[in-house]
Amino acid sequence: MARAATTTDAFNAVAEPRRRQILDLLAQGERPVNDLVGLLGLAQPQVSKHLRVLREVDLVRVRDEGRQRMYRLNAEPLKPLHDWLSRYEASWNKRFDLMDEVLEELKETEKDDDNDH
Amino acid sequence: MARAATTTDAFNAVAEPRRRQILDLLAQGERPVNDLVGLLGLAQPQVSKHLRVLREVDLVRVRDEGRQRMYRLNAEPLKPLHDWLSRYEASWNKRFDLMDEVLEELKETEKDDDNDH
DNA sequence: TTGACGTATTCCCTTATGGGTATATGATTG
DNA sequence: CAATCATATACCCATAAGGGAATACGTCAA
Repeated sequence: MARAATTTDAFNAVAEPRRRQILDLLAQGERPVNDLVGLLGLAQPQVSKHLRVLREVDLVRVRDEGRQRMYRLNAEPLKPLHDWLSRYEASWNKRFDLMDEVLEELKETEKDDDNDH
Repeated sequence: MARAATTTDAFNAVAEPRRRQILDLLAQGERPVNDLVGLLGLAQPQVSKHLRVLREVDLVRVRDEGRQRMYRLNAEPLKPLHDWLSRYEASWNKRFDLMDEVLEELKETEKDDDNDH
């Protein structure tokens, strides 16, 4: 098997920095494709392709407005990611880190004088 | 160019479900590779390969213990992801009321120095 | 209608994935 | 030393990525 498709889920879709940029821009409000093209400094086809991926995982929604297509953010699919990450939040808190170090030291000490079995 | 390497950053590393599982397991404590092999139901080489990726983005640390290698979690590289996602938290909490005002302001500011139309 | 504009799709190309399988490396025991 | 356990690496393969460039499609203006 190859790597999972970028359209598999929000995790994969958002792994691409350009797509994160797009979401960041759309967080400020609806925008047509050409706006994004200008702001991202990318060629139009690549932007459209990124938008397609985001659409497929429902991170953006489209609305036709004349010959333009207005894209807007739909952040809901990001919630699962946030939830998953929140479970690790304690790990990077200082109190936890302190404890971690203590445990590490204990382990090291143990290794030194516990060479019997 | 092809897709960014899985070892580029935590975003890419964590896009793979198996690697998320591994982190979840290691969150409960240090474990040798064979433990993970059993728990994941994966072949040993694939587990080692996933662990290599996680090591390269510093999401896990290793410690030699006899002929075993004890892997442990280092969640810190996940913090940036969590931070990025937190900016969107309001979106799925339906708490647009407060945020809307900020967004409107941003839009106005942008209109001034942006050369659209 | 024609033509310009805004956007999407297609094709080419290089690169790397992740699983499977075989084998190499390292440490421990006898 | 050899044999064995624990883990890492090397290969092969099918798949798809993301950028570049060309082109197709849909809408609006004249």
